[in-house]
Amino acid sequence: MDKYVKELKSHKLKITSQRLDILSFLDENRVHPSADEIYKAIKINSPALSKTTIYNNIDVMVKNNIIKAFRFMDSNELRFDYKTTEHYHFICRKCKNIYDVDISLPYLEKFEHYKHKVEEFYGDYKGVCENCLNKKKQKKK
Amino acid sequence: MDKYVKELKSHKLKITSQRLDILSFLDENRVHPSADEIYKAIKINSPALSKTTIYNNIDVMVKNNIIKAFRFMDSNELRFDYKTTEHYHFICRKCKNIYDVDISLPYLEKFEHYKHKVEEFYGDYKGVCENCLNKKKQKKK
DNA sequence: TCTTAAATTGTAATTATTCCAAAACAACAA
DNA sequence: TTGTTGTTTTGGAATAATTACAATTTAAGA
Ligand SMILES: [Mn+2]
Ligand SMILES: [Mn+2]
Ligand SMILES: [Zn+2]
Ligand SMILES: [Zn+2]
Repeated sequence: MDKYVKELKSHKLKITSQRLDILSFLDENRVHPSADEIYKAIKINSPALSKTTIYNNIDVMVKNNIIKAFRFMDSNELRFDYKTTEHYHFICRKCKNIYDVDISLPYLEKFEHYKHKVEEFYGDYKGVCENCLNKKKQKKK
Repeated sequence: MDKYVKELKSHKLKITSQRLDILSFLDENRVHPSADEIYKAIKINSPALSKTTIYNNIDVMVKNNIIKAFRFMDSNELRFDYKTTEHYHFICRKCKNIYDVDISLPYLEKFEHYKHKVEEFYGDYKGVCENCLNKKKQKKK
């Protein structure tokens, strides 16, 4: 059985082509797309698709922890991620690519001397990516 | 000379009552308000105020590093901070209060083995604050 | 196959923010 | 102190992202 079908069933969500499309798009295109980008990409092969369906499903999938939502400090649109395990993001201010950052930091322990109960941490980095740095170097030559 | 006047002058920005109002509001109300909250608060005593003025000035002040802008992972509105030195935020999911987190974490060093050049880091915490935790305890009694 | 609750759709509404052009104003110089 | 000029303010309109809603369709179990 298809892994997306399995995933949806395990959360007692109905199997619809729209949901399968969203999941496979996110899985196969790890670019952290926005709702609109997901919509446009899927609509090509399924012209009847409604944007509300994208929002509805994104919503229910985030709530069921099937996908992850995040946004950057200065961006006004939510982005989505097939990868739900703990990781952070690095965005390049030149090419705008978003890279996964797979480091685990001692956020929660460091926070201990505060009396609040920490449940979630969110973090992201900004800078210039390796590719863009190299391009710059080559130009200088 | 007033400290807000001095601050604006040091960035060669014109002194206007709107700018002084925004600065003193942010300085005296460290609640990390949104643009709309700033607008509503100042409008009480200056009814002619336009929301565009708030956005314009917020913008120019952020660019001049006089104030800081940030947003939470799940919130759709930008929030503003009079405090511009490095710090992070903790938001309580019960009372929605936003607390400053004054710890310095080794974000940049840890990131070194990536080849990207990190210029900025943004992070926030979510959980239940001390006050809300105590309220819960008292109820149980 | 029948039933029904859940999902999808299109449109309208809302929210946050940006754009724009006219009027008002702060700062500097005469 | 007044005049000039470039900046700021204003209100209204435009845009972008998201949410609300009601009618229609559909997945899945009996
Ligand atoms: Mn990711
Ligand atoms: Mn703060
Ligand atoms: Zn890049
Ligand atoms: Zn609280």
